[in-house]
Amino acid sequence: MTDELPKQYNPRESQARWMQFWRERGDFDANPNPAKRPHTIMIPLPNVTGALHMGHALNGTLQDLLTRWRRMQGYEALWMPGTDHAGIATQAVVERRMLEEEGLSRHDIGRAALVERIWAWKDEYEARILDQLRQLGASCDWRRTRFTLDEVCSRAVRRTFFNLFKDNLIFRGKRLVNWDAFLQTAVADDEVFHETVAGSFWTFNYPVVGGEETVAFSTTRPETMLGDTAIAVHPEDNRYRHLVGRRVLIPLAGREIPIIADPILVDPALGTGAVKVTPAHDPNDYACGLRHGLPMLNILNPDGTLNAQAGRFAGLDRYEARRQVVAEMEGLGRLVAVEDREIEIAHSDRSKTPIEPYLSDQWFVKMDNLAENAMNAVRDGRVRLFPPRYTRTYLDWLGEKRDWCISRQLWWGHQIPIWYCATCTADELAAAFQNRVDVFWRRDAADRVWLICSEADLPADALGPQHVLTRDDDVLDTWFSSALWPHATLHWPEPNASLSYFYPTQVLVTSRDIITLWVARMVVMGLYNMGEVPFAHVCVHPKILDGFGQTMSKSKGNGVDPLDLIDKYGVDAVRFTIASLAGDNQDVRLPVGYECPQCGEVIPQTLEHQKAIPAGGAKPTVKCPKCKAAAQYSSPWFTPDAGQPVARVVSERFESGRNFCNKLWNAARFVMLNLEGYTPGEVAPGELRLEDRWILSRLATTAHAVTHLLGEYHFDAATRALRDFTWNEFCDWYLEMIKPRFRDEAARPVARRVVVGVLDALLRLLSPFTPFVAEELWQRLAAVAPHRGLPLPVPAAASAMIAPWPDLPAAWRDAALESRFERLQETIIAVRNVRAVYGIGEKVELALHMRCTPQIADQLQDVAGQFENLARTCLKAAGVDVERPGGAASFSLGDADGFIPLSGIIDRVAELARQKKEADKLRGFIAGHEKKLANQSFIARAPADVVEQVRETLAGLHKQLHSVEEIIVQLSAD
RNA sequence: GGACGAUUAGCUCAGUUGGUUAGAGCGCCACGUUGACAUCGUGGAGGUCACUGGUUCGAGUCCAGUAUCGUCCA
Repeated sequence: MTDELPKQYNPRESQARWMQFWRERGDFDANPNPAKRPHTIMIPLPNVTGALHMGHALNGTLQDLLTRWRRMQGYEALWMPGTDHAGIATQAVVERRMLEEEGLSRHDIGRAALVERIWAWKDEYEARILDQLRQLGASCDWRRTRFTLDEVCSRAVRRTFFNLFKDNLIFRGKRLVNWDAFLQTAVADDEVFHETVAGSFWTFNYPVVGGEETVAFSTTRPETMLGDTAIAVHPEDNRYRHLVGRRVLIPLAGREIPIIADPILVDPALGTGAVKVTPAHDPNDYACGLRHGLPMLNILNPDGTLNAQAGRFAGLDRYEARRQVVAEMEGLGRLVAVEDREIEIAHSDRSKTPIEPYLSDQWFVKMDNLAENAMNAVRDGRVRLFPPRYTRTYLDWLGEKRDWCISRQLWWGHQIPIWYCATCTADELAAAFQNRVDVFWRRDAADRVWLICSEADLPADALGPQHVLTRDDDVLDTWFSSALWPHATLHWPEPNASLSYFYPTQVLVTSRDIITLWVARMVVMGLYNMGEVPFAHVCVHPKILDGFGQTMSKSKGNGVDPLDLIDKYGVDAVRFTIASLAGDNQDVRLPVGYECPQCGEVIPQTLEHQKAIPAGGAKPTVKCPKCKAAAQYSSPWFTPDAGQPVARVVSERFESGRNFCNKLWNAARFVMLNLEGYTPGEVAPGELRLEDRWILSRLATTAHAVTHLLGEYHFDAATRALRDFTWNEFCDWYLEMIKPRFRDEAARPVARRVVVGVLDALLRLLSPFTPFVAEELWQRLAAVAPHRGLPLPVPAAASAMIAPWPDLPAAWRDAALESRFERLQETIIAVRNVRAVYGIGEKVELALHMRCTPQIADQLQDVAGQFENLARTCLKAAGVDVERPGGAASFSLGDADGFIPLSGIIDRVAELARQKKEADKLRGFIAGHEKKLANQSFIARAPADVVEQVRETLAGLHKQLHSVEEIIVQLSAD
């Protein structure tokens, strides 16, 4: 540890070392502690379908940042980790792989075997996901890791279902759902995407019963006519008005159906003005069916073939049935027209196959009161969204109060705890369960069967051998269990100290696309189960897009593994860069490339790279345009063959973060190289030099700003403030300015105490952002300066991550001093500018004459040494009487003029041109200001201080111009 | 169809309640390795703030409309 620091920061070493250090010390663990306030964040549980990508890395970084920050502020900070079983998504991916690799369907192996395979998948990916989070530096309380199907979460699910059932908030009903005929399950609206495909638009007619007329209508799904139960027309459409109330015949079904008038379903201006109504297979028709009390005729089997209701078409696949229906209708002369058309078709996001609207038995949660409560929580501010504009998304969605379909026809998930008994009596049920508080029963809506809900599994003979209890096959929607996450993970319903201490949580960090899916449902269920909102704040952060502007997702193949970038740039660089991109409203575009393992050339990623999958066993490769080598590359779709060189994913956007870490590293390295013989001690105000007071002022301002910005979730601005302070102020000015003091024995002790104090605070400020490099430097600093701090030294904390968050005295902030310092900076820059313009090397010392007020002259004399130090320039003279020496380059600041004699070097013509350009620029500014002051309305209406400010600026500009003009005159005379 | 967001330097983005001469990083140009850092330093060039109107003494910022792109919900 005492070895000299290498010139470059090596992230890899630090990452392994400090993660272990923190975990062994138990720094991530949070326990109920009455002496502290809690700060809880529940991870938006990643699903175990696949590995994490950069979107998760962003999400995780921000949560870790907040957790580490609050922990340093003295909160008992809990970040709760865990994963989601993600019912349909995980089952679908396992089923798909099984089909591809073994040609087996789930029906071939059965429920138990399939579930076992999914558990194996889950184990693999859960481990990988948690490892990814740890590599990211996530300071979760890993002891508390939960999974939505584990015992703790399952108990919460059971209790919740039971309570809802008992409260009559769960019911079973027939509803039109999005049916995935491939996976044979209902999928939620949000699991459906729309895609335009080439299709046909047929027009047929039905004969009106008892007349010669026909009614024509158009459809894209002719087979559904077998399930038609009405023809609808607009009530004010004169073409059809006389037919309303009469009947038409469906030729292929031999059924007669009514002609009804419906102003909502029918737009008379579209097509023929008549619409076939198939309530069991179309959402709009379903609504129409409900309005008119039409029969709901289901013609589909779960696998997408037609059922007995379809008569002689039964057993046919729906697309074959479509062909036959069209052919037969044509044969009957009832096909009026057909045209090709682009049709928007709903697809299942899970199987990528077209959705069939399908009428089936499902379980629902009655949402009206639950939703209203959740809306009130946001309306009255118990839950606040950041940025606030998302409040509307939340309220609009909940405001629809649609009942929540919670059943899924899957095998992977929480099986619905309902048992059916058709044969038993109320008395028998009461006799068997009257002493059980965890069993509740009632008749189903149709009064045909008993529904028995139980928290514990019921054996089939729970009512004796004469009755058979059968359990519902369905499982619950994944969101049902994730809605309970904030309290289920804390072992609700079991009363315990953690639950009462850590709930409600402080902030949920998430991306906007699941505000409705998840955030709203957590509020609903948190209020229902706990009577309290699950979190006070919802921080909505940007999404990570790929280089082509597409959302990064597990299913698109464009996901970038954070481990690749961590490997290349270091985790601190990845975190710092990510945080710097996390603003309020802009999504983050992340173009990536593949780094040629042979020559290091970066090959930009194309859509082809994203989509490529192994063909015939051979892994896809990238070809390097420079060295012509081909290499396998990392992809979510496949793992490169072992032992092969891999073109890893890189992204130049992370270079800024890496450079920053290296800059910090070297700044600290420089400080530590100069600490031999460091002694702690109090620094009295009188011992502070101008640059000391300036850097402390800037440090206090920065610390205050960062604290404020994090409190409002402005991660990007906080990152910028820290970068600017570190690089542009601490490194560029302060460290440069104290170099002479390190060489001066008398000045050394105070300079060291101040710089160590500043570095100490800076490491603490950076620790939540870049914990590893901060810890590495903290520990190294502790070896040489274990006691440090301003104004009084104190023993340093054992770890940067638990050191107190800097809360610096407001008295350190000194605006007047900062503006004085700015003039010094401007002067130095002006001198450097002259040096650069005239191409004068560093070795040549310059002389500087400053014409200014006596007060400014005094100030300049105070820091005269800095002209030598920072610009290799000797301050020869300063005062009101200073005159421009002949053959001098000149510059003019608002309140002072500078002259640098350059006899023999100065190019008079060039200098003249330079000054004339400067004068023109000033005249432009002056004209603008004069115009403003000439405007009477401005004088009359603008606030007095604004007018006064413009006057002052103008006066300054005039003065400056006067100086420049004088210089021009002198130059001409030189 | 509804809602929300975006459009500022070659690229990626900041710009807080309207108020001096609109900023940063990367890239670009010139120069520079004597002891923190070439993942660096010094200096510089580069913008009609998408467009059209409006409000205002004053608009990148507020309002309306247009165009383009994106997301969510129907």
